[in-house]
Amino acid sequence: MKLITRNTDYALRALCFIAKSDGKIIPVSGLARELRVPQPFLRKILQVLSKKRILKSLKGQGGGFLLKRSPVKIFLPDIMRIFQGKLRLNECSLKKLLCPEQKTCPLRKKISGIERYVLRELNAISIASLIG
Amino acid sequence: MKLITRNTDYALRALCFIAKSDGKIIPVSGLARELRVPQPFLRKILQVLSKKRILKSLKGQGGGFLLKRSPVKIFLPDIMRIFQGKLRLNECSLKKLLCPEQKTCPLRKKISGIERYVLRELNAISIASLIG
DNA sequence: GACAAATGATACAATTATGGTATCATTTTA
DNA sequence: TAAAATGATACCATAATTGTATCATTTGTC
Ligand code: FES
Ligand code: FES
Repeated sequence: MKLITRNTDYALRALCFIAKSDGKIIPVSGLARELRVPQPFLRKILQVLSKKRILKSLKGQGGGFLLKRSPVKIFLPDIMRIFQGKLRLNECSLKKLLCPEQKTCPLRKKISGIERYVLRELNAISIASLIG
Repeated sequence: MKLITRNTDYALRALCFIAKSDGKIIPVSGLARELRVPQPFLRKILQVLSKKRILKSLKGQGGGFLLKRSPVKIFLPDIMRIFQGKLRLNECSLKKLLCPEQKTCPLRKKISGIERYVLRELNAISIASLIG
């Protein structure tokens, strides 16, 4: 029942660190040392963030990553969606059989209330708010 | 990011069905047909519920399962814990390294607020409330 | 220009969690 | 005694997660 998987977590920490570095170009090597996280894995994560336009990357010697968006505009669900797919707490496990009870199912109703709350809260968490 | 896994879901539906059957002894065979769920898997699930004192079982011909506790006293987290372990949304993925930031980590703080809310809501959901 | 240090792209591997089967033993009733 | 049920347990399959490995490309520096 993890809300946040490891790769999202690494990504968040990396983003926080980069955000705190005030525009300096951060190479994976340094970041991995800093966060004590396996470097090749972290590298893959940063490459994804780069492709998703969260980070900007600079190749070549002296290169690395920096933020492409202001930390006030990067929200937790943005990152979670990248690494964990759609943010749904509430799918019927019979969906393949087209569960006819989906609309009326009392369990779904209750959980979807929870889901709305969780998403609202997550949406309020930005990278900026984490380093504030 | 599933809140409820398949086995929990099956278990809940089984419990609801049994609860609605008003004391009748329900064999797995019938239940599996009714819920359209693989019978051996459902059987394993019911056996666990039985061992955990949620269901009572009767062996032999004409046997099956019935509730051991009133449906007003069976809550969603009871079942979730059985099949999904501890209900924590909020573990640091560095726990093995004894992340020194656990206490002060702003992400943990924010998520633990969400966690408390979710648990409170889940605790309000009983089998009775699902069949009401 | 050669070299070193970085990312891009991508394929592969390991581990864990989840979902599910199979089987044999035991109990109970008809 | 046979049939219908659960108890216990071992096993298997699939998918998701967490990584590793490698080669190609870019870029700054000597
Ligand atoms: S059982 Fe399908 S939505 Fe509740
Ligand atoms: S990084 Fe370990 S608790 Fe936040």
